[in-house]
Amino acid sequence: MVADDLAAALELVRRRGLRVTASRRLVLEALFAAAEPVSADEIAAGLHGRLPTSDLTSVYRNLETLGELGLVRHFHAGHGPGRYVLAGRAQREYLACEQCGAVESVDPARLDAARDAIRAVNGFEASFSHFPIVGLCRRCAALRRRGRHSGRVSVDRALTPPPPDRS
Amino acid sequence: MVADDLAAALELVRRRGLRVTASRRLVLEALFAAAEPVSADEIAAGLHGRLPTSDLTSVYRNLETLGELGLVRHFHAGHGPGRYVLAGRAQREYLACEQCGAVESVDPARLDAARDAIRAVNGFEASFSHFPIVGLCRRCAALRRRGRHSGRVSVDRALTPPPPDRS
DNA sequence: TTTTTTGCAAAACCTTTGCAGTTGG
DNA sequence: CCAACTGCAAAGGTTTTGCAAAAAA
Repeated sequence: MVADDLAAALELVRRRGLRVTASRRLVLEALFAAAEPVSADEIAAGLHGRLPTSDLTSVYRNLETLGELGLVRHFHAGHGPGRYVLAGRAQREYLACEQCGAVESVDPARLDAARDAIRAVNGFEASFSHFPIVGLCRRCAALRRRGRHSGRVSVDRALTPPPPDRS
Repeated sequence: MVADDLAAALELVRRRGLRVTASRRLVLEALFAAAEPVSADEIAAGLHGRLPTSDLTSVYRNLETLGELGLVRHFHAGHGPGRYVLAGRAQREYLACEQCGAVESVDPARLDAARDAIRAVNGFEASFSHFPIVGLCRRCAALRRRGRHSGRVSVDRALTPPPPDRS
């Protein structure tokens, strides 16, 4: 259900009777190239110039198709566009900072205690893979504690832009 | 910072130098009348016919103004429109079921253990008031355990419609 | 050749903005 | 009276849909 490299992914596409097209390959290339979760728009833009651009509609359609193949997953870090990642062998869960926009991913097992605590409240089975935990990352929480509200981004806007290209 | 009834809320509006208009009163009436969190659209539609309709733009603007007065809060239960509630004296945090769309609110203290567990992972300070915990409510989790995937709503669509008018 | 996929245009959905006209205090 | 507010129209950001043309197998 998972491919370790581009060739394997394309192989799986072909085996499922789907076609390997330029657009499809480009989406996969972008996902393999990206260090962190990316938006459909960033993929279409060729990852800020690193790759050829492609049509946004096709990107969305391919992301959906690849999702059905189990090659790609996506999640929603607050407001703003969805973010897509290769479905690694290991499932991930996410924590999104509403102050600085950073998204951390962790092994689901590390959140089991949190899940247990939530289940104890009312039987609710929490999942942080499609809609992350939102709050303040360690750094922003520390800054806030010291009264240095620094960037002071409103709750409603912080998560809108993908973490601004801090390359 | 909080009003217990419509009159008190309007009183506060007036004391802040803001005006009590038909549209503004209607938004507050809707919020006081609503049993659960409602969308701007539902308010504009007069709560499905129970109240006069009003202009959607004004509803959004009033919700924002009332939010600044501390009378109203809103949160985002997955996809779909934001949901607005009167800011009760007690802060609330939310759990949204991605299967059936139901949203439960709980006293933040009941989620402290979960917050502690998350903080232990990497210092992250979680907040479930603006972006809820998403997962399966007790009932949907039980159904799924028994293999009865029942409604079988895709993760990406379940939270879109507000819990369908189960009145 | 046949079925899938693309690319463009257009729409859907939620929310915000601009602006001229209305109204509350 | 005049600042605050409304209502309409229009736009903005993200995602989906329709359809004829292009391309993979």
